[in-house]
Amino acid sequence: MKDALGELPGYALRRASDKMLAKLSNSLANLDLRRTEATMLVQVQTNPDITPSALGEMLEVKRANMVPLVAKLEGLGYITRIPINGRSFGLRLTELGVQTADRVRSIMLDHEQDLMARIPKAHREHLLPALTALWRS
Amino acid sequence: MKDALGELPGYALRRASDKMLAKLSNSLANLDLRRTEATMLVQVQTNPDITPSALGEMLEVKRANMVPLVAKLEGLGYITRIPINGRSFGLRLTELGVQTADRVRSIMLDHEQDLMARIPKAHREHLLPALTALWRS
DNA sequence: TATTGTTATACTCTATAACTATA
DNA sequence: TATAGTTATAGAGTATAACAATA
Repeated sequence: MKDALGELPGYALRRASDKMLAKLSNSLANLDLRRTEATMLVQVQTNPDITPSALGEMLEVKRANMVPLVAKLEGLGYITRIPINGRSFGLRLTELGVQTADRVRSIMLDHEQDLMARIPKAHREHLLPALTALWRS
Repeated sequence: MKDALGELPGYALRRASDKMLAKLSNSLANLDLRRTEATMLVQVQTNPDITPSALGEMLEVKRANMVPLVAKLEGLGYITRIPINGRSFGLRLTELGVQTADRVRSIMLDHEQDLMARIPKAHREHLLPALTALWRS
């Protein structure tokens, strides 16, 4: 059973991403959070009073799909809505939200360290620049 | 609007993968094939008489979900089923399937070249080894 | 007994269109 | 007129359980 695509960087990119993503999702399940929800907490912490629309744009999540995500995090008491004007509002972490965001950060940093540790030293420092070039080009 | 995660390799890995995947899917749409279906054609070409179960294992697609995929490719006249024994069968490309698999390969190779071209030369040769280490570790 | 193909089903994620209220 | 939030809905992709036929 021969893999016709195993040597293609693009194919390896997806396989590597899927594998690491599954690992991270598994770790975040300890906090009962999906990846996107966990990421939202961290990004709201860094960008207080960001609107759901702007946050969705950052995460490439359509604003219609942000609604249930924001509602869940609000329901859990992790974020609150701060009115900006009559039609929009900013998101801010609650005290509990800050604690949870810190736990998310810790899980994510562990994950990043584990990821880098899997890469042979000679290639390690090249990964981020290569991926960034792909992502932002 | 600050990205709290932009410098993390794991995060960049997913963003790069998503972006390249979308590009590839878009190119394959010219053949009216999804990524998984296109990949199936190439893998069947390399592994004639592979069973749906074995192929699903290779692609990490559950065998229950292989059923409609195999049915579609058979319905398009790209593959045929060769009985192996009373309960299983191997997949083989038809003449038309070979032609289509060749076009898929061509699209995928273009995609890979485009991908590599986006990466600064200094980092290029490090990408595949790094990703392979992540994927297969 | 274990495996292959299959059916049915449910859940997540994502995409689109349309509505409302406000800017 | 354009934008933010919302609702409803549809389409992928994926996961699980159960069954029949066969190894």
